[in-house]
Amino acid sequence: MTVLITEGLDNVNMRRIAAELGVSPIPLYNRIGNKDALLDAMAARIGSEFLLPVGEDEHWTDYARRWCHCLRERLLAVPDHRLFLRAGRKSLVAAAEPLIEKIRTVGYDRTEAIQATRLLMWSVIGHTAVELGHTKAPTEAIDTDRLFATHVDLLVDGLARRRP
Amino acid sequence: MTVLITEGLDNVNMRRIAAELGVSPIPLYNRIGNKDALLDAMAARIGSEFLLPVGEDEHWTDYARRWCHCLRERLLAVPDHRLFLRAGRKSLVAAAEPLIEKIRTVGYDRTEAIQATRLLMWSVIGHTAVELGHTKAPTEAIDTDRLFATHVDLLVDGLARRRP
DNA sequence: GGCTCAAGGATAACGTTGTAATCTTGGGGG
DNA sequence: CCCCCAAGATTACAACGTTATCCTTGAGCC
Repeated sequence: MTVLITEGLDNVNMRRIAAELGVSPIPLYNRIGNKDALLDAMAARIGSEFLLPVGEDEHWTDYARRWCHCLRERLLAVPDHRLFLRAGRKSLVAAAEPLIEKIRTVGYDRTEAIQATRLLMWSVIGHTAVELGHTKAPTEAIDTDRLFATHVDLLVDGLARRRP
Repeated sequence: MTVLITEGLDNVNMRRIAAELGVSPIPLYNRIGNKDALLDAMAARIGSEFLLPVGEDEHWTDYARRWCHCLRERLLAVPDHRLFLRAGRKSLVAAAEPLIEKIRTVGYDRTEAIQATRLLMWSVIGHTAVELGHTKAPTEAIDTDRLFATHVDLLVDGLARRRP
C-alpha cells in the first residue's frame, strides 16, 4: 500500500514490493501466489476499510446518500481506478450490509434490498472509475462533485418513490 | 480489432499486431507512436461506431432510454472494459450529440443538457465496466440486464421529473 | 539505363517485467 | 556433532515496450 500510494500502481511490481520488505521476490510468491492475488488482496484491503455506521433515527435515504458519498471519497483516495474495479467484486459485501439492513426497514424484502444496494454500489464505483479516467485528460473543467451528487440524488429519490 | 476480438486485450501487443499486418513493429511505431496511442485509437474506433438516430416524434425519455441500452450493448461487444474506460474520455462526444439536442428540445439549456447527457453516459459506462469486472467471477447469478434497466429508468424518470 | 540518396523497414538489442529452476543456508532432530 | 529440509537468494527464462543499427528499395536526376 505504501508503494501504491507513493509511487502509483505502475510501480507496484513484485521486485519493488519485495525490495520494500527487504527480501527477494520468492517469499512473495510463497505467500500470496502471484501478482494477480497481490492486487486482489490490495483491493480487498481498500474495500474492507470502509464501514459506515448508521446514525441514530437517520432516515434511510439520508443514510443511502451518505453511504454513496463516503464510498466515493474512499475510492478517490485510492490512486488508481484499475484497483477498485477489482474491489467491487468481493470485498465490499461487508460494507454493503448496513445499507441492505437499513433499506429492509422500510418495507423492502431482502432480495430487493440487495438489488437496490448493488445498484447504488455499482453506480458509485462506475461513476468514480469513469471520473478518474476522465480527469487524467481534463479537456474541460467538469464539476464532478455536483455531477456525482445529482447522480446519487436521482437514484435515491427514485428508489424512495418506488417503495415509500 | 481482429486480435482484440479473437484473442483478448492481453494478447494485443505490438509484436502481435505487427505480425497480423505482416510487418515488423517498426511501422507501428512510425505511424501511431506507442502502445498507449494504439489503445486510444482502438477505443476511439469503438466509440465512433456508435451513432443512434432519433426516431420520428419519439419522446425524449424513450430516446434517452434507447440510447443508454444501445450504448451498453455496444460496450458489451467490446471484450474488455479496460478499453472502454478510455473511450469515455473523448470518442463518445459525437455519439452524445443527438441526445444533447433531444434533451434541449424539452426546455433544458445546452449546459444542462450536456450535464444530463454526461450523467447518463458515465452511468452506462461505469455500470457496464463494473458489470464486466463482476461477471469474470460469478459467485452468484445476477440479472444484470434487469439491474441495468432499473438503473436507467431511475435516472431518466428522475431527470424527466426535474424539468417536465 | 545507371547512379545517388533518402525514406522507411528488418534485425537485433536493451531494459523491465512476471515467474520458475537451481543453489545456498540456517536451524532442529538423531 | 552431524545430517536434513524448509525457505530464501541468485540466476535464469520468456514476453513485452521500445530503440539503435543496418539494409533495402524506389524515386529523381544525369
